[in-house]
Amino acid sequence: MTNELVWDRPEPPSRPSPTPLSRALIVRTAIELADAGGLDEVSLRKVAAALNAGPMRLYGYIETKDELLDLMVDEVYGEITPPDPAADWRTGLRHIAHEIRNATKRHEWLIDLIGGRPNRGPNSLAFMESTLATVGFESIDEVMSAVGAVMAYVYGAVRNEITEIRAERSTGLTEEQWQRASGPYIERMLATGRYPTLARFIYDGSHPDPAQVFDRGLDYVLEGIATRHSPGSKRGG
Amino acid sequence: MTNELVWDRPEPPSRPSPTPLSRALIVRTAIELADAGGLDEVSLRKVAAALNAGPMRLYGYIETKDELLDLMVDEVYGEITPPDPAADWRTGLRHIAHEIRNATKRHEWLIDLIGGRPNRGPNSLAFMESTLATVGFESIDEVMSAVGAVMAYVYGAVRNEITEIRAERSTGLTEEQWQRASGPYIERMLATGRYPTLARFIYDGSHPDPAQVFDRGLDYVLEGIATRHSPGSKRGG
DNA sequence: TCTGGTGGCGATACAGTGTATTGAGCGATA
DNA sequence: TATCGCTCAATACACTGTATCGCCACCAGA
Repeated sequence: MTNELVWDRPEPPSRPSPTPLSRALIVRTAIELADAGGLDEVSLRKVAAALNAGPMRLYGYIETKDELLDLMVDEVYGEITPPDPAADWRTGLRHIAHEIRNATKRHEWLIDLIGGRPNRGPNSLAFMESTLATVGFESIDEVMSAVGAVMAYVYGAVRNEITEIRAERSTGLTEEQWQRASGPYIERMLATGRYPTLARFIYDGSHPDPAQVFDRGLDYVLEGIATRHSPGSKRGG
Repeated sequence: MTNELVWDRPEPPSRPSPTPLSRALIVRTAIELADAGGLDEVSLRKVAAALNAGPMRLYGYIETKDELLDLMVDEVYGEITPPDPAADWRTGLRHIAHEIRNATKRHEWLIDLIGGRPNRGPNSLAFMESTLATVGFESIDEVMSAVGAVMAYVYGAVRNEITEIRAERSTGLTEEQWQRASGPYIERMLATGRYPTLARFIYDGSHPDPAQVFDRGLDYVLEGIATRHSPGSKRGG
Protein backbone atom coordinates (compact mmCIF):
# COMPACT_ATOMS: atom_id res chain seq x y z
CA MET A 1 0.00 0.00 0.00
CA THR A 2 1.73 3.17 -1.15
CA ASN A 3 1.79 5.95 1.30
CA GLU A 4 3.27 8.55 -0.95
CA LEU A 5 2.02 12.07 -0.73
CA VAL A 6 -0.17 13.01 -3.66
CA TRP A 7 0.01 16.73 -4.09
CA ASP A 8 -2.97 17.05 -6.31
CA ARG A 9 -5.29 15.10 -4.09
CA PRO A 10 -8.38 17.22 -3.73
CA GLU A 11 -9.01 18.62 -0.31
CA PRO A 12 -12.11 17.36 1.40
CA PRO A 13 -14.85 19.80 0.55
CA SER A 14 -14.48 22.62 3.03
CA ARG A 15 -17.66 22.22 5.00
CA PRO A 16 -18.96 25.53 6.26
CA SER A 17 -18.74 24.22 9.82
CA PRO A 18 -22.22 22.84 10.30
CA THR A 19 -24.50 25.01 12.35
CA PRO A 20 -25.86 23.22 15.37
CA LEU A 21 -29.52 22.70 14.67
CA SER A 22 -32.64 22.37 16.72
CA ARG A 23 -36.26 22.00 15.91
CA ALA A 24 -36.93 25.52 17.13
CA LEU A 25 -34.21 26.95 14.92
CA ILE A 26 -35.52 25.13 11.90
CA VAL A 27 -39.04 26.35 12.54
CA ARG A 28 -37.85 29.90 13.04
CA THR A 29 -35.88 29.82 9.81
CA ALA A 30 -38.81 28.40 7.90
CA ILE A 31 -41.03 31.17 9.23
CA GLU A 32 -38.55 33.81 8.19
CA LEU A 33 -38.38 32.39 4.70
CA ALA A 34 -42.15 32.21 4.48
CA ASP A 35 -42.53 35.76 5.75
CA ALA A 36 -40.09 37.02 3.17
CA GLY A 37 -41.12 35.08 0.11
CA GLY A 38 -44.27 33.14 0.79
CA LEU A 39 -44.79 29.45 1.32
CA ASP A 40 -43.03 28.68 -1.94
CA GLU A 41 -39.78 29.56 -0.25
CA VAL A 42 -40.32 26.85 2.32
CA SER A 43 -38.93 23.74 0.75
CA LEU A 44 -36.77 21.39 2.73
CA ARG A 45 -33.86 22.16 0.47
CA LYS A 46 -34.23 25.90 0.88
CA VAL A 47 -34.70 25.78 4.61
CA ALA A 48 -31.71 23.50 4.92
CA ALA A 49 -29.62 25.74 2.69
CA ALA A 50 -30.48 28.74 4.83
CA LEU A 51 -29.02 26.78 7.71
CA ASN A 52 -25.90 25.69 5.85
CA ALA A 53 -27.09 22.12 5.92
CA GLY A 54 -28.06 19.41 3.50
CA PRO A 55 -31.73 18.71 3.04
CA MET A 56 -31.69 15.36 4.72
CA ARG A 57 -30.26 16.74 7.89
CA LEU A 58 -33.62 18.24 8.74
CA TYR A 59 -35.10 14.79 9.04
CA GLY A 60 -33.21 14.38 12.26
CA TYR A 61 -35.48 16.97 13.78
CA ILE A 62 -38.74 16.65 11.93
CA GLU A 63 -40.61 13.65 10.64
CA THR A 64 -42.02 15.14 7.46
CA LYS A 65 -42.57 18.47 5.82
CA ASP A 66 -46.15 18.60 6.99
CA GLU A 67 -44.88 18.39 10.53
CA LEU A 68 -42.71 21.41 9.88
CA LEU A 69 -45.71 23.32 8.61
CA ASP A 70 -47.70 22.31 11.68
CA LEU A 71 -44.88 23.54 13.88
CA MET A 72 -44.80 26.85 12.04
CA VAL A 73 -48.50 27.33 12.66
CA ASP A 74 -48.20 26.48 16.30
CA GLU A 75 -45.31 28.88 16.68
CA VAL A 76 -47.46 31.72 15.39
CA TYR A 77 -50.27 30.74 17.74
CA GLY A 78 -47.72 31.39 20.43
CA GLU A 79 -47.55 35.03 19.37
CA ILE A 80 -51.19 35.53 20.19
CA THR A 81 -51.88 37.15 23.53
CA PRO A 82 -54.95 35.84 25.36
CA PRO A 83 -57.72 38.24 26.28
CA ASP A 84 -57.93 39.81 29.70
CA PRO A 85 -59.65 37.16 31.85
CA ALA A 86 -61.76 39.89 33.37
CA ALA A 87 -63.11 40.94 30.00
CA ASP A 88 -66.68 40.12 29.09
CA TRP A 89 -67.22 37.58 26.31
CA ARG A 90 -67.77 40.21 23.67
CA THR A 91 -64.54 42.11 24.23
CA GLY A 92 -62.75 38.83 24.72
CA LEU A 93 -63.86 37.44 21.37
CA ARG A 94 -63.21 40.74 19.66
CA HIS A 95 -59.71 40.76 21.08
CA ILE A 96 -59.05 37.26 19.82
CA ALA A 97 -60.43 38.06 16.39
CA HIS A 98 -58.09 41.02 16.11
CA GLU A 99 -55.14 39.00 17.33
CA ILE A 100 -55.73 36.41 14.63
CA ARG A 101 -56.12 39.05 12.00
CA ASN A 102 -52.93 40.78 13.06
CA ALA A 103 -51.02 37.52 13.14
CA THR A 104 -51.95 36.79 9.54
CA LYS A 105 -50.94 40.32 8.61
CA ARG A 106 -47.50 39.53 9.96
CA HIS A 107 -47.47 36.06 8.42
CA GLU A 108 -49.59 35.98 5.31
CA TRP A 109 -48.87 32.32 4.69
CA LEU A 110 -50.68 31.47 7.90
CA ILE A 111 -54.04 31.66 6.18
CA ASP A 112 -53.00 28.90 3.80
CA LEU A 113 -52.09 26.51 6.58
CA ILE A 114 -54.53 27.29 9.36
CA GLY A 115 -57.62 25.20 9.17
CA GLY A 116 -56.14 23.12 6.41
CA ARG A 117 -55.25 20.45 8.91
CA PRO A 118 -56.17 20.19 12.56
CA ASN A 119 -53.84 22.25 14.74
CA ARG A 120 -53.24 20.56 18.04
CA GLY A 121 -49.87 21.92 19.09
CA PRO A 122 -49.47 23.25 22.64
CA ASN A 123 -49.88 26.86 21.59
CA SER A 124 -52.94 26.07 19.52
CA LEU A 125 -54.45 24.28 22.47
CA ALA A 126 -53.60 27.19 24.73
CA PHE A 127 -55.30 29.45 22.24
CA MET A 128 -58.42 27.31 22.27
CA GLU A 129 -58.30 27.21 26.03
CA SER A 130 -58.27 30.96 26.44
CA THR A 131 -60.84 31.44 23.73
CA LEU A 132 -63.30 29.06 25.31
CA ALA A 133 -62.55 30.45 28.75
CA THR A 134 -63.38 34.00 27.72
CA VAL A 135 -66.93 33.04 26.84
CA GLY A 136 -68.53 32.33 30.17
CA PHE A 137 -71.92 31.10 29.01
CA GLU A 138 -73.35 28.39 31.16
CA SER A 139 -74.22 26.08 28.33
CA ILE A 140 -71.26 24.35 26.79
CA ASP A 141 -73.06 24.05 23.49
CA GLU A 142 -73.74 27.75 23.37
CA VAL A 143 -70.10 28.51 23.96
CA MET A 144 -69.07 26.10 21.25
CA SER A 145 -71.37 27.54 18.64
CA ALA A 146 -70.53 31.13 19.55
CA VAL A 147 -66.80 30.50 19.36
CA GLY A 148 -67.20 28.37 16.25
CA ALA A 149 -69.16 31.06 14.46
CA VAL A 150 -66.73 33.81 15.35
CA MET A 151 -63.74 31.73 14.32
CA ALA A 152 -65.40 30.75 11.07
CA TYR A 153 -66.12 34.37 10.27
CA VAL A 154 -62.62 35.50 11.19
CA TYR A 155 -61.10 32.82 9.09
CA GLY A 156 -63.16 33.59 6.02
CA ALA A 157 -62.82 37.33 6.35
CA VAL A 158 -59.07 37.22 6.75
CA ARG A 159 -58.78 34.85 3.85
CA ASN A 160 -60.66 37.28 1.65
CA GLU A 161 -58.46 40.14 2.70
CA ILE A 162 -55.26 38.28 2.03
CA THR A 163 -56.52 37.05 -1.30
CA GLU A 164 -57.25 40.60 -2.34
CA ILE A 165 -53.84 41.76 -1.24
CA ARG A 166 -52.21 39.02 -3.22
CA ALA A 167 -54.25 39.75 -6.29
CA GLU A 168 -53.28 43.39 -6.13
CA ARG A 169 -49.67 42.47 -5.70
CA SER A 170 -49.63 40.14 -8.66
CA THR A 171 -51.71 42.18 -11.08
CA GLY A 172 -50.49 45.59 -10.02
CA LEU A 173 -54.07 46.74 -10.00
CA THR A 174 -55.40 47.99 -6.72
CA GLU A 175 -58.85 46.82 -5.82
CA GLU A 176 -60.04 50.33 -6.46
CA GLN A 177 -58.79 50.21 -10.00
CA TRP A 178 -60.38 46.84 -10.38
CA GLN A 179 -63.62 48.19 -9.12
CA ARG A 180 -63.49 50.81 -11.83
CA ALA A 181 -63.42 47.78 -14.08
CA SER A 182 -59.95 48.55 -15.32
CA GLY A 183 -59.43 45.01 -16.41
CA PRO A 184 -60.46 44.65 -20.04
CA TYR A 185 -61.88 41.24 -19.30
CA ILE A 186 -64.07 42.51 -16.49
CA GLU A 187 -65.12 45.44 -18.59
CA ARG A 188 -66.17 43.11 -21.38
CA MET A 189 -68.10 40.90 -19.01
CA LEU A 190 -69.97 43.80 -17.48
CA ALA A 191 -70.69 45.15 -20.93
CA THR A 192 -72.66 42.01 -21.72
CA GLY A 193 -75.39 43.35 -19.45
CA ARG A 194 -75.75 40.02 -17.74
CA TYR A 195 -74.58 41.39 -14.42
CA PRO A 196 -76.49 44.61 -13.86
CA THR A 197 -76.41 44.55 -10.07
CA LEU A 198 -72.78 43.64 -9.99
CA ALA A 199 -71.97 46.44 -12.41
CA ARG A 200 -73.78 48.95 -10.27
CA PHE A 201 -71.82 47.82 -7.23
CA ILE A 202 -68.53 47.94 -9.03
CA TYR A 203 -69.05 51.42 -10.35
CA ASP A 204 -70.78 52.97 -7.37
CA GLY A 205 -69.30 51.08 -4.45
CA SER A 206 -67.15 52.97 -1.99
CA HIS A 207 -63.89 51.73 -0.57
CA PRO A 208 -64.03 51.44 3.15
CA ASP A 209 -60.96 50.65 5.21
CA PRO A 210 -60.45 46.86 5.35
CA ALA A 211 -60.14 46.99 9.12
CA GLN A 212 -63.53 48.66 9.32
CA VAL A 213 -65.05 46.08 7.04
CA PHE A 214 -63.65 43.36 9.23
CA ASP A 215 -64.98 44.97 12.39
CA ARG A 216 -68.38 45.50 10.91
CA GLY A 217 -68.75 41.87 9.95
CA LEU A 218 -67.43 40.79 13.30
CA ASP A 219 -69.98 42.99 14.93
CA TYR A 220 -72.77 41.25 13.03
CA VAL A 221 -71.69 37.92 14.40
CA LEU A 222 -71.26 39.14 17.97
CA GLU A 223 -74.56 40.98 17.86
CA GLY A 224 -76.28 37.89 16.55
CA ILE A 225 -74.85 35.80 19.34
CA ALA A 226 -75.91 38.34 21.89
CA THR A 227 -79.50 38.49 20.72
CA ARG A 228 -79.83 34.74 20.32
CA HIS A 229 -78.66 33.97 23.81
CA SER A 230 -80.92 34.94 26.66
CA PRO A 231 -79.20 37.57 28.80
CA GLY A 232 -79.53 35.35 31.87
CA SER A 233 -77.23 32.73 30.44
CA LYS A 234 -74.12 34.82 30.18
CA ARG A 235 -71.56 36.03 32.63
CA GLY A 236 -69.86 39.37 32.25
CA GLY A 237 -70.88 42.12 29.83
CA MET B 1 -30.64 7.61 -50.57
CA THR B 2 -31.50 3.99 -49.91
CA ASN B 3 -35.12 3.20 -50.07
CA GLU B 4 -34.85 -0.42 -49.05
CA LEU B 5 -37.50 -1.86 -46.84
CA VAL B 6 -36.26 -2.33 -43.30
CA TRP B 7 -38.25 -5.12 -41.80
CA ASP B 8 -37.30 -4.44 -38.29
CA ARG B 9 -38.13 -0.80 -38.37
CA PRO B 10 -40.41 -0.21 -35.43
CA GLU B 11 -43.97 0.66 -36.22
CA PRO B 12 -45.06 4.09 -35.21
CA PRO B 13 -46.50 3.69 -31.76
CA SER B 14 -50.08 2.62 -32.24
CA ARG B 15 -51.84 5.69 -30.99
CA PRO B 16 -55.09 4.89 -29.20
CA SER B 17 -56.93 7.11 -31.69
CA PRO B 18 -56.70 10.44 -29.91
CA THR B 19 -59.88 11.57 -28.28
CA PRO B 20 -61.03 14.90 -29.57
CA LEU B 21 -60.52 17.33 -26.73
CA SER B 22 -62.14 20.52 -25.62
CA ARG B 23 -61.65 22.79 -22.71
CA ALA B 24 -64.98 21.68 -21.27
CA LEU B 25 -64.05 18.02 -21.54
CA ILE B 26 -60.73 18.61 -19.83
CA VAL B 27 -62.37 20.51 -17.02
CA ARG B 28 -65.01 17.84 -16.57
CA THR B 29 -62.38 15.13 -16.43
CA ALA B 30 -60.31 17.05 -13.93
CA ILE B 31 -63.37 17.49 -11.74
CA GLU B 32 -64.13 13.79 -11.88
CA LEU B 33 -60.60 12.96 -10.86
CA ALA B 34 -60.69 15.48 -8.04
CA ASP B 35 -64.05 14.21 -6.82
CA ALA B 36 -62.76 10.67 -6.75
CA GLY B 37 -59.31 11.13 -5.30
CA GLY B 38 -58.82 14.69 -4.17
CA LEU B 39 -56.80 17.46 -5.71
CA ASP B 40 -53.70 15.28 -5.71
CA GLU B 41 -55.21 13.35 -8.56
CA VAL B 42 -55.34 16.47 -10.68
CA SER B 43 -51.96 16.67 -12.29
CA LEU B 44 -51.61 17.54 -15.93
CA ARG B 45 -50.17 14.12 -16.57
CA LYS B 46 -53.02 12.32 -14.85
CA VAL B 47 -55.73 14.40 -16.46
CA ALA B 48 -54.13 13.90 -19.83
CA ALA B 49 -53.78 10.17 -19.25
CA ALA B 50 -57.45 9.93 -18.36
CA LEU B 51 -58.11 11.42 -21.79
CA ASN B 52 -55.68 9.16 -23.66
CA ALA B 53 -53.45 12.09 -24.37
CA GLY B 54 -49.96 13.29 -23.65
CA PRO B 55 -49.55 15.94 -20.98
CA MET B 56 -48.52 18.67 -23.35
CA ARG B 57 -51.62 18.33 -25.43
CA LEU B 58 -53.61 20.04 -22.72
CA TYR B 59 -51.66 23.20 -23.31
CA GLY B 60 -53.54 23.67 -26.51
CA TYR B 61 -56.64 24.29 -24.47
CA ILE B 62 -55.26 25.68 -21.25
CA GLU B 63 -52.60 28.25 -20.53
CA THR B 64 -51.42 26.89 -17.21
CA LYS B 65 -52.49 24.52 -14.50
CA ASP B 66 -53.82 27.37 -12.39
CA GLU B 67 -56.14 28.23 -15.22
CA LEU B 68 -57.47 24.70 -15.14
CA LEU B 69 -58.13 25.01 -11.43
CA ASP B 70 -59.91 28.31 -11.99
CA LEU B 71 -62.06 26.69 -14.63
CA MET B 72 -62.93 23.85 -12.28
CA VAL B 73 -64.07 26.31 -9.65
CA ASP B 74 -66.15 28.25 -12.11
CA GLU B 75 -67.74 25.07 -13.36
CA VAL B 76 -68.93 24.25 -9.85
CA TYR B 77 -70.28 27.75 -9.41
CA GLY B 78 -72.40 26.87 -12.36
CA GLU B 79 -74.07 24.14 -10.34
CA ILE B 80 -75.38 26.65 -7.84
CA THR B 81 -78.98 27.66 -8.30
CA PRO B 82 -79.76 31.29 -7.56
CA PRO B 83 -82.32 32.16 -4.92
CA ASP B 84 -85.90 32.90 -5.80
CA PRO B 85 -85.87 36.57 -6.82
CA ALA B 86 -89.03 37.07 -4.81
CA ALA B 87 -87.38 35.86 -1.63
CA ASP B 88 -86.52 38.31 1.10
CA TRP B 89 -82.85 38.93 1.76
CA ARG B 90 -82.70 36.55 4.67
CA THR B 91 -84.06 33.53 2.87
CA GLY B 92 -82.05 34.49 -0.15
CA LEU B 93 -78.77 34.55 1.74
CA ARG B 94 -79.67 31.39 3.60
CA HIS B 95 -80.38 29.67 0.31
CA ILE B 96 -77.03 30.71 -1.09
CA ALA B 97 -75.19 29.63 2.03
CA HIS B 98 -76.73 26.19 1.76
CA GLU B 99 -75.99 25.97 -1.92
CA ILE B 100 -72.33 26.66 -1.28
CA ARG B 101 -72.20 24.18 1.52
CA ASN B 102 -73.83 21.51 -0.59
CA ALA B 103 -71.51 22.18 -3.48
CA THR B 104 -68.47 21.62 -1.30
CA LYS B 105 -70.05 18.45 0.00
CA ARG B 106 -70.17 17.22 -3.57
CA HIS B 107 -66.71 18.54 -4.37
CA GLU B 108 -64.58 18.60 -1.26
CA TRP B 109 -61.60 20.00 -3.12
CA LEU B 110 -63.56 23.17 -3.78
CA ILE B 111 -62.76 24.52 -0.36
CA ASP B 112 -59.05 24.39 -1.16
CA LEU B 113 -59.43 26.46 -4.30
CA ILE B 114 -62.24 28.86 -3.57
CA GLY B 115 -60.99 32.09 -2.14
CA GLY B 116 -57.42 31.09 -2.76
CA ARG B 117 -57.37 33.20 -5.88
CA PRO B 118 -59.97 35.62 -7.17
CA ASN B 119 -62.72 33.81 -9.07
CA ARG B 120 -63.99 35.88 -11.94
CA GLY B 121 -65.31 33.33 -14.37
CA PRO B 122 -68.77 33.83 -15.85
CA ASN B 123 -70.46 31.51 -13.39
CA SER B 124 -68.71 33.10 -10.43
CA LEU B 125 -69.83 36.49 -11.64
CA ALA B 126 -73.36 35.22 -12.09
CA PHE B 127 -73.21 33.91 -8.57
CA MET B 128 -72.11 37.28 -7.25
CA GLU B 129 -74.80 38.93 -9.31
CA SER B 130 -77.62 36.88 -7.85
CA THR B 131 -76.19 37.12 -4.36
CA LEU B 132 -76.00 40.88 -4.44
CA ALA B 133 -79.38 41.09 -6.10
CA THR B 134 -81.09 39.09 -3.39
CA VAL B 135 -80.14 41.65 -0.76
CA GLY B 136 -82.28 44.63 -1.57
CA PHE B 137 -80.93 47.11 0.95
CA GLU B 138 -80.83 50.63 -0.33
CA SER B 139 -77.28 51.30 0.73
CA ILE B 140 -74.69 49.66 -1.43
CA ASP B 141 -72.24 49.56 1.43
CA GLU B 142 -74.71 47.78 3.65
CA VAL B 143 -75.30 45.16 1.00
CA MET B 144 -71.60 44.67 0.55
CA SER B 145 -70.86 44.17 4.20
CA ALA B 146 -73.85 41.92 4.74
CA VAL B 147 -72.93 39.72 1.81
CA GLY B 148 -69.27 39.83 2.73
CA ALA B 149 -69.93 38.75 6.28
CA VAL B 150 -72.20 35.90 5.27
CA MET B 151 -69.76 34.66 2.68
CA ALA B 152 -66.85 34.89 5.10
CA TYR B 153 -68.77 32.88 7.64
CA VAL B 154 -69.87 30.28 5.14
CA TYR B 155 -66.38 29.90 3.87
CA GLY B 156 -64.83 29.45 7.29
CA ALA B 157 -67.56 27.15 8.55
CA VAL B 158 -67.41 24.89 5.54
CA ARG B 159 -63.67 24.79 5.75
CA ASN B 160 -63.86 23.62 9.33
CA GLU B 161 -66.34 20.94 8.46
CA ILE B 162 -64.28 19.58 5.62
CA THR B 163 -61.13 19.65 7.68
CA GLU B 164 -62.83 17.57 10.35
CA ILE B 165 -64.10 15.12 7.80
CA ARG B 166 -60.64 14.74 6.37
CA ALA B 167 -59.07 14.29 9.76
CA GLU B 168 -61.55 11.56 10.59
CA ARG B 169 -60.90 9.89 7.31
CA SER B 170 -57.14 9.88 7.74
CA THR B 171 -56.96 8.96 11.40
CA GLY B 172 -59.92 6.61 11.48
CA LEU B 173 -61.08 8.30 14.65
CA THR B 174 -64.43 9.96 14.54
CA GLU B 175 -64.59 13.38 16.08
CA GLU B 176 -66.61 11.87 18.85
CA GLN B 177 -63.83 9.46 19.71
CA TRP B 178 -61.42 12.31 19.53
CA GLN B 179 -63.53 14.28 21.91
CA ARG B 180 -63.31 11.43 24.35
CA ALA B 181 -59.59 12.10 24.08
CA SER B 182 -58.88 8.80 22.44
CA GLY B 183 -55.68 10.13 21.00
CA PRO B 184 -52.88 9.38 23.44
CA TYR B 185 -51.23 12.67 22.63
CA ILE B 186 -54.35 14.67 23.37
CA GLU B 187 -54.94 12.70 26.50
CA ARG B 188 -51.43 13.50 27.66
CA MET B 189 -51.85 17.17 26.90
CA LEU B 190 -55.12 17.39 28.78
CA ALA B 191 -53.57 15.53 31.68
CA THR B 192 -51.08 18.35 32.13
CA GLY B 193 -53.88 20.40 33.60
CA ARG B 194 -52.95 23.38 31.50
CA TYR B 195 -56.18 23.29 29.54
CA PRO B 196 -58.94 22.93 32.12
CA THR B 197 -61.67 24.62 30.11
CA LEU B 198 -60.77 22.76 26.98
CA ALA B 199 -60.78 19.47 28.87
CA ARG B 200 -64.22 20.17 30.26
CA PHE B 201 -65.50 20.90 26.77
CA ILE B 202 -63.97 17.81 25.31
CA TYR B 203 -65.38 15.51 27.94
CA ASP B 204 -68.78 17.10 28.41
CA GLY B 205 -69.52 18.56 24.99
CA SER B 206 -72.37 17.11 23.01
CA HIS B 207 -72.26 16.28 19.34
CA PRO B 208 -74.82 18.20 17.40
CA ASP B 209 -75.48 17.55 13.75
CA PRO B 210 -72.98 19.49 11.60
CA ALA B 211 -75.82 20.89 9.52
CA GLN B 212 -77.41 22.28 12.66
CA VAL B 213 -74.14 23.79 13.77
CA PHE B 214 -73.81 25.44 10.40
CA ASP B 215 -77.34 26.81 10.51
CA ARG B 216 -76.94 28.12 13.99
CA GLY B 217 -73.82 30.09 13.13
CA LEU B 218 -75.43 31.33 9.96
CA ASP B 219 -78.36 32.48 12.01
CA TYR B 220 -76.07 34.53 14.24
CA VAL B 221 -74.74 36.37 11.25
CA LEU B 222 -78.14 36.98 9.68
CA GLU B 223 -79.61 38.06 12.97
CA GLY B 224 -76.74 40.44 13.52
CA ILE B 225 -77.25 41.97 10.11
CA ALA B 226 -80.95 42.33 10.74
CA THR B 227 -80.52 44.12 14.05
CA ARG B 228 -77.75 46.36 12.81
CA HIS B 229 -79.66 47.65 9.83
CA SER B 230 -82.62 49.86 10.47
CA PRO B 231 -85.80 48.14 9.29
CA GLY B 232 -86.61 51.01 7.00
CA SER B 233 -83.57 50.39 4.84
CA LYS B 234 -84.47 46.93 3.64
CA ARG B 235 -86.83 45.59 1.08
CA GLY B 236 -88.62 42.32 1.51
CA GLY B 237 -88.74 40.24 4.69
C1' DT C 1 -1.70 3.66 19.73
C1' DC C 2 -4.40 0.93 17.22
C1' DT C 3 -9.05 -1.02 16.15
C1' DG C 4 -13.83 -1.53 15.65
C1' DG C 5 -18.26 0.13 16.08
C1' DT C 6 -21.57 3.86 15.85
C1' DG C 7 -24.00 7.59 14.64
C1' DG C 8 -24.60 11.90 12.22
C1' DC C 9 -24.75 13.73 7.88
C1' DG C 10 -23.88 14.46 2.82
C1' DA C 11 -24.50 12.41 -1.56
C1' DT C 12 -27.23 9.99 -4.42
C1' DA C 13 -31.42 8.27 -6.16
C1' DC C 14 -36.37 7.98 -7.29
C1' DA C 15 -40.84 9.17 -8.43
C1' DG C 16 -43.44 12.86 -9.08
C1' DT C 17 -44.58 17.86 -10.43
C1' DG C 18 -45.34 22.03 -14.10
C1' DT C 19 -43.81 23.50 -18.31
C1' DA C 20 -40.31 24.82 -22.48
C1' DT C 21 -38.43 22.94 -26.41
C1' DT C 22 -37.89 19.76 -30.05
C1' DG C 23 -39.14 16.90 -33.68
C1' DA C 24 -42.01 13.77 -36.22
C1' DG C 25 -45.96 12.87 -38.94
C1' DC C 26 -49.93 14.27 -41.39
C1' DG C 27 -53.22 17.07 -44.12
C1' DA C 28 -53.82 20.90 -46.96
C1' DT C 29 -52.11 23.75 -50.44
C1' DA C 30 -49.21 25.39 -54.40
C1' DT D 1 -45.45 16.11 -56.11
C1' DA D 2 -43.15 19.26 -52.95
C1' DT D 3 -43.62 22.08 -49.20
C1' DC D 4 -45.67 24.43 -45.55
C1' DG D 5 -47.92 24.54 -41.27
C1' DC D 6 -50.24 22.38 -37.49
C1' DT D 7 -50.87 19.04 -34.00
C1' DC D 8 -49.27 16.45 -30.71
C1' DA D 9 -45.81 13.13 -28.51
C1' DA D 10 -41.30 12.85 -26.79
C1' DT D 11 -37.78 14.76 -24.49
C1' DA D 12 -35.71 17.74 -21.23
C1' DC D 13 -35.21 20.78 -17.14
C1' DA D 14 -35.63 22.46 -12.74
C1' DC D 15 -37.81 21.49 -8.76
C1' DT D 16 -40.32 18.90 -5.05
C1' DG D 17 -40.41 15.34 -0.76
C1' DT D 18 -38.16 11.57 0.92
C1' DA D 19 -35.62 6.58 1.06
C1' DT D 20 -31.29 4.67 0.90
C1' DC D 21 -26.38 4.37 0.97
C1' DG D 22 -21.88 5.21 2.38
C1' DC D 23 -18.32 8.12 4.17
C1' DC D 24 -16.02 10.06 7.93
C1' DA D 25 -15.31 11.71 12.61
C1' DC D 26 -15.63 10.35 16.94
C1' DC D 27 -15.36 7.31 20.94
C1' DA D 28 -14.70 2.60 23.63
C1' DG D 29 -11.92 -0.75 24.52
C1' DA D 30 -7.58 -3.43 23.99
